[in-house]
Amino acid sequence: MKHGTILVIDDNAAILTAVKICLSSTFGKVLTLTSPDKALVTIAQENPAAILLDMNFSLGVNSGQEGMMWLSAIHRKFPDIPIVLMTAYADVKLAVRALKNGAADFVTKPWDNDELIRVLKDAIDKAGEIVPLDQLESEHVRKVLNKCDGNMKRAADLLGISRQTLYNKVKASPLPPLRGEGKLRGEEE
Amino acid sequence: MKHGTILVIDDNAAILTAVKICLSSTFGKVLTLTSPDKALVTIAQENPAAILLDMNFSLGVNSGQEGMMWLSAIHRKFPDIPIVLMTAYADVKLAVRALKNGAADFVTKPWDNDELIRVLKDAIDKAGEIVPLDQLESEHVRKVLNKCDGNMKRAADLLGISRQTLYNKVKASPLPPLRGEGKLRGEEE
DNA sequence: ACACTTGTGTCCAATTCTTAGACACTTTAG
DNA sequence: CTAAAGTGTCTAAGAATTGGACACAAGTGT
Repeated sequence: MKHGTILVIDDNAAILTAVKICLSSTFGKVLTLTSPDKALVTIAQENPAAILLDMNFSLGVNSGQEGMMWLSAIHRKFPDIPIVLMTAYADVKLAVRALKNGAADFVTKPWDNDELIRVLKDAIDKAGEIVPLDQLESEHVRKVLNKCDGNMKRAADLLGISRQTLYNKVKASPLPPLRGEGKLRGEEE
Repeated sequence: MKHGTILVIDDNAAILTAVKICLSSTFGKVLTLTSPDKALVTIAQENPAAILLDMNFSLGVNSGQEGMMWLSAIHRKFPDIPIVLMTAYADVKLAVRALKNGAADFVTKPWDNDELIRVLKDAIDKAGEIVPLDQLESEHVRKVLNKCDGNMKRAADLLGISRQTLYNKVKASPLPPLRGEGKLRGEEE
C-alpha cells in the first residue's frame, strides 16, 4: 500500500481534497499545497516520492506557463522526483512541452481515480529504478558503436576510451540482453 | 542546410507532397511512403536521420493505434533514429503515450512549416549527442548516490561496484559540471 | 596498378583501477 | 547505552587500461 509520500499542488481546495481522498488509500502520506510558492522548501523537507502539480495558477492565466515554470524549477532542483502534471485545458502542445521538460506524466481533468493512482505509481517505480554501472556502460557502448556503424576506432574516440578497451568490452559482452533495444542497423531484408 | 535524410510516412499523398516541399529546402533528402508496411526495410536501406510518421492509417481507424504500433515497431528496431509523430486528431493521452513510447516529438495537423523543420532538426540534434563514458558514469554515480542520501555503501552495492571504488570515483570528480542537473537534495532554506 | 590512408585483430609491458579484507572511529537505531 | 551500520584509510593481489607496435585488409586518389 503505502508507496511513499505524495505532494499535491493545486490552487483549488476542492480538488485538493478530492485528490487527497483518492490517493490516501494507496499512498502513505498525501501533502497538499494551494500554491507552488513554498513547493521547494516543502519538497526539501518532506522528500516526496512524487509530485502532482496543477498547471494553472493565478486565476485567468491558463496558458499553463505557471505550471511549466514550476515544473522546470522543481525538476531542476530535484531531478529524481517524478512530477506528474495536471491540467483542465487539454492542450497537446502543452503536454508535449511538459514531458520534454522533464514531467513524468500528464493527466487531464477530470481525472480517473484509478488512472491517477496508476500513473503516480508508475512514475515512482520508474524513478526508483537503479541500473548497475556495468549495464549502463555496455548499453551506451553498444549504442555509440552502432551509431558509428561499427567503426570501433571512432566509437572508442567518442567514448573517450582506448580502442583496445572498447574492443575488450565488446568481446566481453557479445550480447548482454539489452534493456529495451533490439538493434543491429543493417540486418533485415 | 542538408541535415540528413528524412523519411515521411503518411497515407495522404497530398500531405506527403506538401511536407516534401517544405522539408526539401532544409534537409538533404526527403523520402516518402504512403504506408508503413515497408518502413522497416526502407529505413534499413536508407538509414534516415529522422522519421516523420503519421498516426492514422487504414481509413476510419483514427484512434492512433496504427501509428502507435508502427512507432513501437520502428523504435524497437532502430532506437537511435528519432521518430516524430503527426496527427490530425489532437489527443493529449495519445501524445503522452507516444512520447512515453519513444517518440521524439509530436506535432498536430495542420502544422507550421517552420515549426516542423525546427522539431525535426532538434530531434536529429538530440539523437546525435554522444556522451563520453566517463561523464555518463559520473552522472549516474552522482544520481544513485543522492538517491541513497549519500550512503556510499548502499550506493556502491546498487551500482555493482565496491565501496572503495565508489569512494575513489567520488573523490576523483568532486564536482564535474553535471549535464542538466542541479542536485543536492537537502541544501535550500 | 601503385602508393596512401584508415581501420582491424592481436600482442606486450607499464601503469592504473578494482577488489576483498582489515582496522579504528563516528553515526544511527533500538 | 549497546549494537549495528557506515566511514575513512591502508595493503596486497588481481584485473583492466593504456600507448605502442606489427601484419594485414579495404578504400582512396592518381
